[in-house]
Amino acid sequence: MKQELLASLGIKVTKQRKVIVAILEKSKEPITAEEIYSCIDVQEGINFSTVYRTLNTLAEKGAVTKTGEPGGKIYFQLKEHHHAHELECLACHKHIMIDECPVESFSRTLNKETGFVVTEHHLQLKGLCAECASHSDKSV
Amino acid sequence: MKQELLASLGIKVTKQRKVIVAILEKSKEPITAEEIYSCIDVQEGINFSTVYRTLNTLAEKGAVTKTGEPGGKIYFQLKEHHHAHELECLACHKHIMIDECPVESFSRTLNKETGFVVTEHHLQLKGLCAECASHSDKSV
DNA sequence: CTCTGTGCAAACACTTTGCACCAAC
DNA sequence: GTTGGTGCAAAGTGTTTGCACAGAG
Repeated sequence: MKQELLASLGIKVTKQRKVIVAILEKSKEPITAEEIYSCIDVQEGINFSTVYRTLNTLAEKGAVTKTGEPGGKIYFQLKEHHHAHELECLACHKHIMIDECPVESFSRTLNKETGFVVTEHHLQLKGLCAECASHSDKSV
Repeated sequence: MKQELLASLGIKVTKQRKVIVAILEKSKEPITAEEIYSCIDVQEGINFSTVYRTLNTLAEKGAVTKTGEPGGKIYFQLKEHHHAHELECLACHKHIMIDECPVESFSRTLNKETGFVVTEHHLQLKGLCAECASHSDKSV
């Protein structure tokens, strides 16, 4: 258990947060607030709002990522379960790492719709970084 | 204008649907139901429910795709504005084309968060197609 | 004429928030 | 002791739905 995660984020380490982080750690795939809630309901009696608030706090601190289909429930997962992708700026050729991945949520949808199981993917993103984009905008 | 789209889907061609499709055609990027509604509000007086119902009907018929961030508003766009990606089955080596793209919605989020503008991307998806996946499941 | 689509308003599901109390630092 | 976190219940937000009427086929 790395409950130190909470401390390292500079937020208070409460019983509730420990429980929620523990559940996130156990779940190797994204889960909804509801699922988390139903895991604790019985044993600990943590409030639904607390679940949401904790998840949002963790997301703000960058420890958790949200995924999900448009209009549907939000799925949460610890970022450690993520892999990284790279952005390449076509103007300054800077490379930027991002640890969010759009394919995970997409794969879930795809599986529901088609039955296809995505086991690996490769994603290349190219474009303009914030600075280069603003330059080219203003120069017009 | 390809209002024949409506007829080709086997649904009734109403004034409201024409207007909505026309707006979707005009908008080269995904828009929300709200945005569509505000486009028509003045001129035609179409109901919000009709907008949603039409969009969902179009989505069911496969003429429109939904995208959007988890927990956020749903963005709609005509599929013609999409490009395709390919699924490759690692077992039977079948290739399957899909015309949805998870990167579009992701790019929007990314831009909001980091300012990076994605202008091109390349996505490879590999895994198991529905049949191969079910075989490998059942064989265990 | 029939049946699908529409308007309206009310219901929904999921998520967020205000306030008073409580516990971590 | 201070400040941030929690529980509770109530309010949001975006989307969906039931019903009676209207318009497309």
